[in-house]
Amino acid sequence: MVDLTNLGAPTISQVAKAAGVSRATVSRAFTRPDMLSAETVRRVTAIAKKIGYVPNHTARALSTGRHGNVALVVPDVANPFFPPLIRATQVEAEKHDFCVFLGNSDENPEHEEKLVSRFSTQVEGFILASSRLSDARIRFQAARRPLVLVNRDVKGIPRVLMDSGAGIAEAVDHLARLGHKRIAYISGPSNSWSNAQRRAAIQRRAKSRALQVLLVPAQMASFQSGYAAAPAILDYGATAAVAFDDLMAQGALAGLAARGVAVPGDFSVVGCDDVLGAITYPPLSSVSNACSEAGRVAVSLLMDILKTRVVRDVRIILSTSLVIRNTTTKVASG
Amino acid sequence: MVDLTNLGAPTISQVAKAAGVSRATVSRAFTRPDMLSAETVRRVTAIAKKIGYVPNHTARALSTGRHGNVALVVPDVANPFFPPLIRATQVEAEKHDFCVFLGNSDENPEHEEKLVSRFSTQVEGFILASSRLSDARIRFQAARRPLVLVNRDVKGIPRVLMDSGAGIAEAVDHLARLGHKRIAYISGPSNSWSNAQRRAAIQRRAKSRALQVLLVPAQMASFQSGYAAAPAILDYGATAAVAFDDLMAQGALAGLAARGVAVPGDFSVVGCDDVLGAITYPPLSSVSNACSEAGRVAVSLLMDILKTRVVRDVRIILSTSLVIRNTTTKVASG
DNA sequence: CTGTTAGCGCATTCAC
DNA sequence: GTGAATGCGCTAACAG
Repeated sequence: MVDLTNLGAPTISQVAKAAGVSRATVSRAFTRPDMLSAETVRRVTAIAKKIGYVPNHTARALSTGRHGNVALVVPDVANPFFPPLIRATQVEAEKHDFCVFLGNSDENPEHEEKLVSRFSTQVEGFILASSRLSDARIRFQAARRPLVLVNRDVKGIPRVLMDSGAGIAEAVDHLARLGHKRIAYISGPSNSWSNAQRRAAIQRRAKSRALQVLLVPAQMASFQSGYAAAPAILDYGATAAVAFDDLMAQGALAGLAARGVAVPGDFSVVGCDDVLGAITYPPLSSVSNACSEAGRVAVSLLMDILKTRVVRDVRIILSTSLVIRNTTTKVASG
Repeated sequence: MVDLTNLGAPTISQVAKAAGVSRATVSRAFTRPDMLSAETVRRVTAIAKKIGYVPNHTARALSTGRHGNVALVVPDVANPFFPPLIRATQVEAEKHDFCVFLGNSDENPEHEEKLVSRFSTQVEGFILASSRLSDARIRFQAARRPLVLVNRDVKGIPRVLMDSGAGIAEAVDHLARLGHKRIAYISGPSNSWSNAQRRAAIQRRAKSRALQVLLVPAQMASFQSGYAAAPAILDYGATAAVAFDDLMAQGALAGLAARGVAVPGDFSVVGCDDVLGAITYPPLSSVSNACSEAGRVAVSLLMDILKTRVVRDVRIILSTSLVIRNTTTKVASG
């Protein structure tokens, strides 16, 4: 049973007194050491350290308007797609000496906007990953605070997009070469930009390679949805499937196995995002994305806006490619 | 190309002027409406809404010392163990109208402490999950700010522990019943509390059931480490293995398969944490944990400290149990 | 180079 | 019930 009454951290004034200088000097020792004599800086910081003084971020923020925080909002932390992005954002932000608030919108637009409002007074900018907000709401928020989008394409708002197109096309080519004639696309969330893009890419390429493609709809990007897609795919007579993401691909793998279909023996599966590929057996062929890079780029875009105070209509495309592992082989003869 | 010069949000003064009241009244309308006449509150809030006024979190924090933020630090966001914990923390914090900072320590004690210092001036409390800090450093930090531990047992610091013991014992019993005589434990990080606890539980139970157990060391809890453990396990002549976590179990699965050992045909595998079990094929038997609950409990513990200003030596144990799926069967006869 | 003076936006004593 | 004053801890002109 410990008393917590004395939680007051040492302030700038205490350091100033102990060092026999003014508070401004202490402040400068931490923010503009170049304005002080080396000796003064040394002495002040030494005393600060001894006392255990740490600049108070809140006070600094109130005074400068800069909090040194950014907010990252994702639809679902638990979706394996996001952790690498979260981590990269975190690491990159730290390089710029920024902290990151994390928000989980639960795929819910209202909730997402509530989070944004809640964060807005304590961050200098936002990164919205796979935002579920409407274009209008995104524009509205972007007018209030610097805002960068990941995997969401709104004109005028800085955005970094992972172009699955290239990787998807590769995947279709790969399947065509292996002799597959009928393939399926296991869709992701209908309001997802990535899904629209992937679906379009697969249809386009399938057409040019004269492949038949079945579109299997799904509500959510979950293992369950992938599992549930198996029957429709088999009924259609497809011999290969591309899933919206690795999670669904895993689900499909399980759904197929449950119906006695061997992968890659009888059927080929390709995932997307390449977040699970290396940790499953058999290792999943997948269209790699650039999640970490997206996080890094998004942060630097944001930092750039913060620095220049100007937001440009940038649209950065990160390319993808197919990673061939063991879930894709030649179509079973017969 | 948009100019961002006018980012200044409306302040309490503007509302006061527009409403023809003092700033104190506006402040009260938001924090202590009971002190004002209903009519005044109505009028002030109406005007505030019209102007688009939102109380400035930073200024409020500086004035009151309460920021309404908590920090959550985990060793590795990408480890599937943590996302459910992160999400639960987030959700629970939100219920109390708190925002959460997320920190990723990269399993590095120095980095972890750096994060803590960096956050310390803008949060009211910390939740450290699977902290890599020394007991001494944890105590030091806990003396400065309210601090709750998850899966780390330091006397005097409020902590919530997932007792894998019960589930591990179940797993050993289960394997013993299936006829296994020699089993292996694929260790996790040596400085992990959970690992120590799991290893101890398995040794204890194995002894009482007269099973031989091989301890396979590992540096990190990764797929690779699990994969690399396979040869040693096979050489030892074990017919089953329990892994420190699901990720390593997956790795072991792959490592075994690569050497032509079928699971569950020739060998049984049990994971821990049950985060991957339902999304793999074959579905992994695993010792379930209570990550989400841990997150919830940790937050409420923290809120309790914040409210009462008193920290008690609480030690909450969350139990676990074995979830039997398809990677465990009778020992191959012969 | 360093000290002095003024706020940043808000909550909170006191008075009235 | 409401207003006037004060300070949270710090940075940013402005002097010297």
